[in-house]
Amino acid sequence: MNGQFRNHPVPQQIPSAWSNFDLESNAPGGYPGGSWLQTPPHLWTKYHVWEWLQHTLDANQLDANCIRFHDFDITGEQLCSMSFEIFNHVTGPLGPLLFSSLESLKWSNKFLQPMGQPLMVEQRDCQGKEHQSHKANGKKHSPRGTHLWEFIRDILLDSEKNPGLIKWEDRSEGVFRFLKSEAVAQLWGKKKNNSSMTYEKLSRAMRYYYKREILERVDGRRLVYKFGKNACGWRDCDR
DNA sequence: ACTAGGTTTCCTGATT
DNA sequence: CAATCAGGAAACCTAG
Repeated sequence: MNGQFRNHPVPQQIPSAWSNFDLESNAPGGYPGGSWLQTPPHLWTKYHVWEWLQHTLDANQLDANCIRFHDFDITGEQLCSMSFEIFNHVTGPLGPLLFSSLESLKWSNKFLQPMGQPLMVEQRDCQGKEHQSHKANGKKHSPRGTHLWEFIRDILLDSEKNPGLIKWEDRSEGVFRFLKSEAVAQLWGKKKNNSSMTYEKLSRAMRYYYKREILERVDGRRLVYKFGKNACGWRDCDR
């Protein structure tokens, strides 16, 4: 009973509009929302800021509860203008970590190069720590990046390309409904290179999110889910 | 080699 | 009846 029987063909019913989207998403960090790494921090949108924050917490194995995401409803420009003191004030014990992460990105040679500027810049952040220098090449870890709930969120947010796969039931409350459950499951499976993904299995993974409060239970309504307090980046104003 | 988190797979039973 | 929902258990996979 293990994954030996995985790669058998499955009827392809993925709407064509999504084929491209999905191919893109197989590129490292290339899902439709992973672009903060390719963008200098001061040009980040609010959404980029969310992504950076989430990625940094993730990379340091910190729970999203550690932070009040609401305090980061700001653009990259605003973020970059925050002083170390402000960071500490807003994020408490995580201030130093976040500040130094941002500082590293600001000074990443990836963003310093384009205009023929210094190649190697010594990394010293405002606290005298001596970080980075290793993976300044955006490669970082976990190119697999997207978790299921983010994948779902991104489909919802990309309404122009979303050919009726999932639909908002209550946009402001974060309630949504699967319209084509099996098609979404196949898309997810395609992303994970698993052609035997089904809605039955996908939904089990969704139910695990209740405990982590990434999703809230919506009972009585089939195929309906609701984003919980630990899901971020889905609100209109986050974009 | 080992570990933890995040699924994936399977299953039984309840609901719609 | 078929499709979903609920979770427990255990296998899997991958970054660290």
